[in-house]
Amino acid sequence: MVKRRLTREDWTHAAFDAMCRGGLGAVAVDPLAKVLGATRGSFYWHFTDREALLVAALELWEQLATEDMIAAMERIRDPLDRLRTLLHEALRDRRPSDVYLEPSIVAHAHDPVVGPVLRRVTERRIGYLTECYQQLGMPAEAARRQGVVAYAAYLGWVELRAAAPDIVPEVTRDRAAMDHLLGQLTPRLGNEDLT
Amino acid sequence: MVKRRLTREDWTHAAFDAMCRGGLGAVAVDPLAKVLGATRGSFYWHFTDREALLVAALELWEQLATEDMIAAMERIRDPLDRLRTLLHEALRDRRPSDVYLEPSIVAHAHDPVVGPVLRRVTERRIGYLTECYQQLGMPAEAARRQGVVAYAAYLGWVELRAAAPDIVPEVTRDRAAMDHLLGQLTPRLGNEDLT
DNA sequence: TCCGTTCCATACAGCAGTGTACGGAAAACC
DNA sequence: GGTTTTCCGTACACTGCTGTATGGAACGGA
Repeated sequence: MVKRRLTREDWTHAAFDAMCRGGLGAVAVDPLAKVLGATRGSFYWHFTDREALLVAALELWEQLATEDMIAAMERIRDPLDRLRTLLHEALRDRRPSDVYLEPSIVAHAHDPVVGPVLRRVTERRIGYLTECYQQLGMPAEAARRQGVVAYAAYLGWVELRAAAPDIVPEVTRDRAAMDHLLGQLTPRLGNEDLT
Repeated sequence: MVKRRLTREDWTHAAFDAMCRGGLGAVAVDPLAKVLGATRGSFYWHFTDREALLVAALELWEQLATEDMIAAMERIRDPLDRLRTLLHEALRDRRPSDVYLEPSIVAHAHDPVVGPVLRRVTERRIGYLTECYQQLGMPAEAARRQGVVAYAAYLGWVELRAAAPDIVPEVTRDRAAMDHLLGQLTPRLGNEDLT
C-alpha cells in the first residue's frame, strides 16, 4: 500500500467502512485520518464538513444496500422466484461487520441528515416489495400492506441479530422453520387470504 | 419545584428520561446536572462513573419495560387472551418519547455495559413468549421458534416506527390488517400447522 | 524545467464532556 | 448548640473531537 494522494471517494469509502463497524458515531474525521494515513488537512480539502462526509457515506449506503440490491433482483425473471430470493437474501445471516450498520442508522432517525436518507430508503424498499407482491397478482392495497409487513419482518431480524446473534440461527438454520417463515411472507398463488 | 437534595434514584430516573428522549448518548452527566439544577459534584457523590449511571438507567429500563410488563400480563388468566393482549400492547402505537429508546439500545449492543442487559431482556422476553405459546398447547420447540418469530416481529415494528412513523399506521390502524397480522402470530387452537 | 494548480501537513483555537480535589453548606444526631 | 456525617458547589486538569489558517509539497501541462 504505497502512500498516494486521497480522493473524495477514498474518504467516503473509509467513512462507509467505519460506519459498518462502529455505527454512525465512527464517522469521525480524526480517527479516519489515522486509518488512511493522512491528516485532517486532506479531509477539509475534499469536504466542507463532517456532516458532508456523513451525507456522502449514507448516500453510498443507499446506493449499495438498496438500489444495487434491487437492480440485482430485477435480473430475475420469474416474480415468485424473485421475491423468494429477495426475502431469503434479506433474512440470511450476514458478515458480522454488517450487523450493526442498519440498527445504528435507525437509531439516528431523528437526526436531520440521517432522517431524509432513511426515509427514502425505507419508502423505496417497501415500494419495491409492494411491486413484487403486485406482480404476483395481489391488488394494490393488499400488496402495499404485505410489503410493509414483510419489511417490518426484515427489520426485526436485523435487530434481533444485533441484539442476540446466537438466537437467530435457532430459526434461520432450521430448514423447516425458515420455510414456514418465508411461507408466511410469500402468498401462495390462488390463495383467497389476501385480504 | 423547591430545591431539595438529590438521591441516587433522582439521577437514575433523570438518566432514564433522557435516554427515552435522546438515546444512550443523552445519558451525560453535565447536561443532566443542568436539568436537575445541580452540578456534577452531586453526581459524583452518588455514582463513581458515568458508566455506573448508564448501568442503573438500563436496569431501570429492564425492570419497567420487561419485568413489570410481564407481571401485568400474568394477571390475565386466560392464556389466549393474555397473548393477544401482550401482542396488541407490544404492537400498538406509543408516545413519541418511547420511539427511540429501544432502537438506540440495540444500536449499542456491542457496548460492554449495554450488551449484557440487552441480552437478558431479549432472552427474558422471548422466554416469556415461549411460555405463552406453550400454555396454548404448542410443543416446546415449536413454541420457542414461534416466540422468536413473534419477538422479531415486535422489534421490526418498533424500528419501522422509528424509521418512518407515518407508514406504520397504514397497517396498525386498519382493523382488518391488524387482525390478520395478529392472527399470524396467534395459533388457532387445534391447528395442525404448528410444525 | 518552470509554473500554476491541486492537494496535504502543521499548528492553533475552541468546544463539550469526563473525572478529581477540596472547601463548605446542610442535615442529622446527641 | 455543637459536632459529625452527609451531601454539593467550585475550580482545575485532561481527553477527543471539530474547524481554520497557512505554508509548502506534489503533480501536470507548456
